[in-house]
Amino acid sequence: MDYRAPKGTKDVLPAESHKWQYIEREARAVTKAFGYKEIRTPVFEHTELFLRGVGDTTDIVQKEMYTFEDKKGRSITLKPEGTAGVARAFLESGLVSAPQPIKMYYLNCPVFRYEQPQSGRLREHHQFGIEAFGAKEPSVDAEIIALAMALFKRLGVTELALHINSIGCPECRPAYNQKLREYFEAQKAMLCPVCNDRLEKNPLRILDCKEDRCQAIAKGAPLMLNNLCPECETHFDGLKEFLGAAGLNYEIDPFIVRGLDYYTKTVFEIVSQYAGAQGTVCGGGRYDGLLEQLGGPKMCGIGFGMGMERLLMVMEGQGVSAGEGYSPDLFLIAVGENAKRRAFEICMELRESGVSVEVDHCARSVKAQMKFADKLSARHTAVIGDDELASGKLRIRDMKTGEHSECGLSSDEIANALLST
RNA sequence: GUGGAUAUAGCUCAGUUGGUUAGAGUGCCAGAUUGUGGCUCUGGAUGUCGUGGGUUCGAGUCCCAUUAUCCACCCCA
Repeated sequence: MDYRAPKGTKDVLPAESHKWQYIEREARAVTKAFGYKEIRTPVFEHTELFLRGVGDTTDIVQKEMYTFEDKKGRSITLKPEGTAGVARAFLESGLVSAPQPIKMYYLNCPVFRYEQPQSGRLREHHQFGIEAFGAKEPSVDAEIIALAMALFKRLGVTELALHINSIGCPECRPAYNQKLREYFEAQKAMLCPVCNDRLEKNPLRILDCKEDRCQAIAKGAPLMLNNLCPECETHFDGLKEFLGAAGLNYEIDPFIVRGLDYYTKTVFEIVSQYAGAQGTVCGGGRYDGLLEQLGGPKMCGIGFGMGMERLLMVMEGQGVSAGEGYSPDLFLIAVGENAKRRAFEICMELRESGVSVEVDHCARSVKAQMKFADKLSARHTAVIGDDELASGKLRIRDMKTGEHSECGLSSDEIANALLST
């Protein structure tokens, strides 16, 4: 085969699509309970949106975006995350002046990053995400985290760790950055080249470096958590309180930084050991500066992204059921031209009344149709041939028990017969 | 971007120190007396052995390149 799916992409095949639908159903149920409404935004946006929104010092923007020019020379980028597009739509549509907060979710949102694929990491993946704009209280932080946890619970996913941190705000972060910069400056020679670069642009990210030498130094670095301004401190205390009220256990991890520049105050990750070497199934935080950064009013926001492929991976790793596939209520087996026509008519009528019915499309023999019905796990079968056309009677076979029941040759009677078995 | 492993039927894989017509299991299709599934039996179809080059009398097997996949780093969901 010459035509293969592009590197880092995955097809969802008919045999597994029900798993996605199952997650979608549960996610919709949870968002409904929490009062979040769906928003759908384009798969591509102007590149500028991500440069400003995500931040041009981030890896995502610097080396992972799918960026191209359209026919009029506009720079277009396939979305590398979900928040920026939602923020753009929020501003553009005037939702700013609607009663706050605006609580939204997106589902199956395709996200593109030019990365080296591996377990739990693709170039196109899909996210379920939450965004809430216009609420500054820590209760909303706790609410979205609780929403994520509620979904996991509904799906039967366990063994998760919730990590939280606060990375401050424009009020306290500059002073902290200064402290941090001074600390790292003193040990500059020991840092990796990348971190030397970070030292200039965004020293906070050095804490996130996985290089041993940098980590060793980072261990002794001043923590944002110990340098929060009173407001951020209060907010973080509030978050912990509300998480407690939601009955959620958490770990404070002062080294969580997140890869997107727009985060302020609360950041969090939900981690599972079943997501390959990646771990993070859900990550998010507060981004009080984002809307302003995009030319909107000073208005706060918070959200998270959940990787659906990773979620599925975790579910499979834990052996959690992801719902059942579809199987027909009835397979109508037809022999002979007249019977085929009649079977097709009945099939269509039954379908109209909501019964799922299959007929043969491959000119198979009765036996082969029977076999095929079995392969489809049809719950019932019935043979229609000249005999049935003449007598007006149909024998419906229950494929589990092998027992037959008789009924008339009309869609209503068949539907009734199916109901009674 | 870096590193390691892998690439043979739809799928999972075997293929001996290079040697003639490339195999198994599974799946698929058909049959085992007339119009009835699951079990069993019989038969059948399918591979440019990832792609391109090289070494050789001869390459699925050795060498190089390339692409893809898997895994890990980086980073992230």
